[in-house]
Amino acid sequence: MSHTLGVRQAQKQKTRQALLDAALGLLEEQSLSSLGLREVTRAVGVAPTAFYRHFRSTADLGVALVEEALGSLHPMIRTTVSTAGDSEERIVRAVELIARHVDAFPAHVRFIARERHGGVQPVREAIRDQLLRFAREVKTELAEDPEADGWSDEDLLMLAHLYVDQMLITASLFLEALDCPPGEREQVTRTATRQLRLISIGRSHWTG
Amino acid sequence: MSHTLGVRQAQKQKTRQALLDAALGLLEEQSLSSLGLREVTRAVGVAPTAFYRHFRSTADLGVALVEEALGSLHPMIRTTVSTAGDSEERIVRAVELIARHVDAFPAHVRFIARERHGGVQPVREAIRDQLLRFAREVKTELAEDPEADGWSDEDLLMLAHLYVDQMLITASLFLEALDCPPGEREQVTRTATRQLRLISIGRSHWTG
DNA sequence: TGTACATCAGTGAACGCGCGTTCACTGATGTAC
DNA sequence: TGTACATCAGTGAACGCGCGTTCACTGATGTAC
Repeated sequence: MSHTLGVRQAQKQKTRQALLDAALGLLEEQSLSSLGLREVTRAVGVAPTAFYRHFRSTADLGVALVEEALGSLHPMIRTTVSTAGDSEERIVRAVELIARHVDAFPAHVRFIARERHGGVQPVREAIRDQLLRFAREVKTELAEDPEADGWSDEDLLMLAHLYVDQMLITASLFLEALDCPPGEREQVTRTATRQLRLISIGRSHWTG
Repeated sequence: MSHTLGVRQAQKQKTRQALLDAALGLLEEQSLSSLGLREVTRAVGVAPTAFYRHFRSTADLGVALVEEALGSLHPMIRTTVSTAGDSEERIVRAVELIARHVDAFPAHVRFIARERHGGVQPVREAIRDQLLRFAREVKTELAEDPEADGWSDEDLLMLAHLYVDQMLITASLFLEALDCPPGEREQVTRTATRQLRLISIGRSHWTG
């Protein structure tokens, strides 16, 4: 006997997810600070008041979206950094992984890029916290590399932040190139690869 | 005899500037896509309909704000890149310049960071265009450096974008640190300086 | 300089509309016995 | 298994409010003679 969720809870989760999905769709063309509760419920097909059974406000929904969006990014980062191979191979693979992630979750990427500096404080904070966690993870991965010998904790974290920010910039460039001819995408790939390469060279010649 | 603006035109400019200033203030806590025309006119103390004498819409006002904000950034970038001295001196001076710019124009910096990926398309495009212009300028400055011998145009532009993006990231970190104890600011300075240093090292060992 | 007319930045009333939030409700699901 | 009661996700009416936009207007400024 499996302990599935009760019918009631399962339905509630389904509605909640529908609200999140609808909001993410509506956020393609606006910011969270202008997203209306009624817009979201209308898109889902429930009464406006149903919204309150799941979220206090659209800001609250936004924080939930941060978890969803950066949760899906989490495994990607680990794979990117800890993947085997020499420096060049790892760079190429990292850029490919970013491109594929943007293809798979464009709305999530757009949401994070938009709200990272957006007008809703709790959401900005949630994103900042998650990115800090990512940077710390990347730092841990970097520290395991023999190249990190002699690097201070501070410098490792500095480099980790550089990588995380670079990843976001690249992701948002791929996002802009989504509806462009494939040549545009390739140009983003070339530039991002070279920027990572330059950072990698700087890293290997670094003297703390 | 000087040909000053007529009284009427001068007054119109004054009102227009007041609208821009008020909007910039209101955008501290929200995004452009949720900024209301009536909010802005209320803050200035004119009738809502007066807005239309100056702008078609808040999006239109946003584009005007991009010009204002990035116009003030323009001279800073030239100074930063073309300033004399060895690499280390230039890096330290660049980070100082960024910090001072954020102190002097915090609302402008916030606006650009927020709307660069924000929900209003014409504003995003205006920012992207200006940043592309900046990158091209930085590229020109970089090309004049003897270190740029053997660099392709593409690689110079790649590096220029890296610098421009790094500048924006640093500016937005200084912005977050504005209301924090001074230790926070110093930490941003340290990290930003080291990131630029690492990029600079990568640059000097680059082999196209 | 004075006069008569044109321009036009800013006004204020009015409009229809969608917003967020409240409230008492319904009826399917869950639980205790 | 069946019954009686509790829970609670979703409903639908109602509210007051601020929104963007229209329109005819006013009166100071500008211009032609």
